[in-house]
Amino acid sequence: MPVHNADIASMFNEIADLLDILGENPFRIRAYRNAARTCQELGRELRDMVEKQEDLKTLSGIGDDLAAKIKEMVETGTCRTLEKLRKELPAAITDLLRIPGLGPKRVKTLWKELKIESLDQLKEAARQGKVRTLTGFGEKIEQQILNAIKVRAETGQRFLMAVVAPYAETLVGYLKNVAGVRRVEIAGSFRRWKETVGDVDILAVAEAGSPIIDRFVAYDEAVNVLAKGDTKSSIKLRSGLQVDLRVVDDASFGAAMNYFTGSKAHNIAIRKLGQQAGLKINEYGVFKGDKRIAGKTEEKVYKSVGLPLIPPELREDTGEIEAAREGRLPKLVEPDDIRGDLHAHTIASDGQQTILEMAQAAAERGYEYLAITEHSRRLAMTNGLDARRLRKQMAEIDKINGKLKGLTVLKGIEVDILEDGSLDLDDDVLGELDFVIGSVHSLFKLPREKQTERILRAMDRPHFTILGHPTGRMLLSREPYDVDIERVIQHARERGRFLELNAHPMRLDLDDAHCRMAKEAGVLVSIDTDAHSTVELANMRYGIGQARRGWLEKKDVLNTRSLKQLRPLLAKTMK
DNA sequence: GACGCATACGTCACACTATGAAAATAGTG
Repeated sequence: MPVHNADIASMFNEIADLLDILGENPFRIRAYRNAARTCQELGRELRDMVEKQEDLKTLSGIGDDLAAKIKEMVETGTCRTLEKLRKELPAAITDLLRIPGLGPKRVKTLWKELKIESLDQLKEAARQGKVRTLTGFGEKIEQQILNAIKVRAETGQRFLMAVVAPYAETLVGYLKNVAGVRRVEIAGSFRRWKETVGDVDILAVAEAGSPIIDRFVAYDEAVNVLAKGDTKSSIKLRSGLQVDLRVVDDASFGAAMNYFTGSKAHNIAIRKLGQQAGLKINEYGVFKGDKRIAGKTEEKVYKSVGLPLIPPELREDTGEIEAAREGRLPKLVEPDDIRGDLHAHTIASDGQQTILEMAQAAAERGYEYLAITEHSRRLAMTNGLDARRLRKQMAEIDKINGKLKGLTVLKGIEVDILEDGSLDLDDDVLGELDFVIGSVHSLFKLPREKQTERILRAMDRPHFTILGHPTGRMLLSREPYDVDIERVIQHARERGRFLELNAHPMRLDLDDAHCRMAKEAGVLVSIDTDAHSTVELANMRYGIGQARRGWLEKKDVLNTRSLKQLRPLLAKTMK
């Protein structure tokens, strides 16, 4: 089994959890958590770095010891430190940490005092009323534990951004109608356009005496009130989604937005800058001694530490602060920059509308072009096209283009990349198209080397324009296939090919880190919806969000080009 | 455990609130 970065990150996190329960040096624990984060967010595979004997110590938070552990994990799938800890502590004890209300201290108490080593044992002890007798515990926590075990299926759940959006936006509308409420905004990872969201953070400004908190916990979708204070409250919706509300003064709004938007790592970095300048930054403002010198707007908060406003999508502490300081923040791509969509299906394969209907919907969005890119024959379940049907569709598109004003329908295909890297349709028919998307839809389990070679060979074909959904992942349900994305990006650059950022909310593939890699390599990214209906053309906004998280600017995106600029770019890939 | 420098050792990622306990602990961006 190849070891992925996520596996290494999870082993480091497990080590940190176990050390935490043992009450070890907090800085040592933090070192492991930092390393986990570094591994998780790295755009490339650690095992490649090990294989190529690259220096792991160049990675932030990785020194001699952790570099050796990474190497050990890559080679053996585990490491001795972790195995030793696993022997020292019960196997399932880290499960206890997932129960809200239980942290390392209480877990240690449960384990030492009551010999509790698993959720089942915990449940039994709580039922018998033994838990309440321990110091640091009481009846409330005991009850909380029992509830949490009952509903634990839904704890820690993440939701697709696109699933959360309607819930969050409806709730915001509800809160805006509460008496005395002046302002309601969504912050958190939602505002940063993360592809999945764990909870929703809402920020409000309300006049004194406004019943906003009472109305919030009385929301009819709320099935559980997790916390209710004067300024802060949390509820759980029927969907399992947790929503946190924080009520602040107008004078603190910018500081609160900054705090509530995160990310945590970004906040810490900003607060540290404040500290160095003799300032204290919290969610109420920026303070010099007791005096608030900023807080009403985010601009002022950033200005207080000598920075311009940093767009929420970049706030991950992955270089945006340095970029801001040096005046080289990217001018991120905007929805209005998009001139067309290069990936869409119709009823000819597995889409729901006709070419004309899709074209009209695209025109209504203000697009200059829309490409029709059906599946090819191999994908039989989608009624994929063979050469004869594809030629028939080309003729149909010619006819429609004769009638349409303002929008051009481009002729494309989403052709399957076969196991050996050949394409599912012959070169002669592909050559008649405006451009070709090649996608992997089968054999996701090929070993990395084979999968990578397969894709590189496909890109070598004479007619190949865009690599569709390059890693094949499905958020929350399917892992990406094992592919050397660095080599793919490099090959795209050498061959003059483009990469897709598939905007479907379940894909968002390329991800943010890969977008940055493509940008750095000078490979243009095409943000496409892969729409199977007119409604899905609106998914473009999720693609834009992801592209912005990936630092992409207008110039980095293929379909910000006008049709006139686009045609020669496509034509170059079709020789 | 990493990092930076004093190459041995001190410092290291902030700042705050709710909860439910009776002083801490957990959880939040």
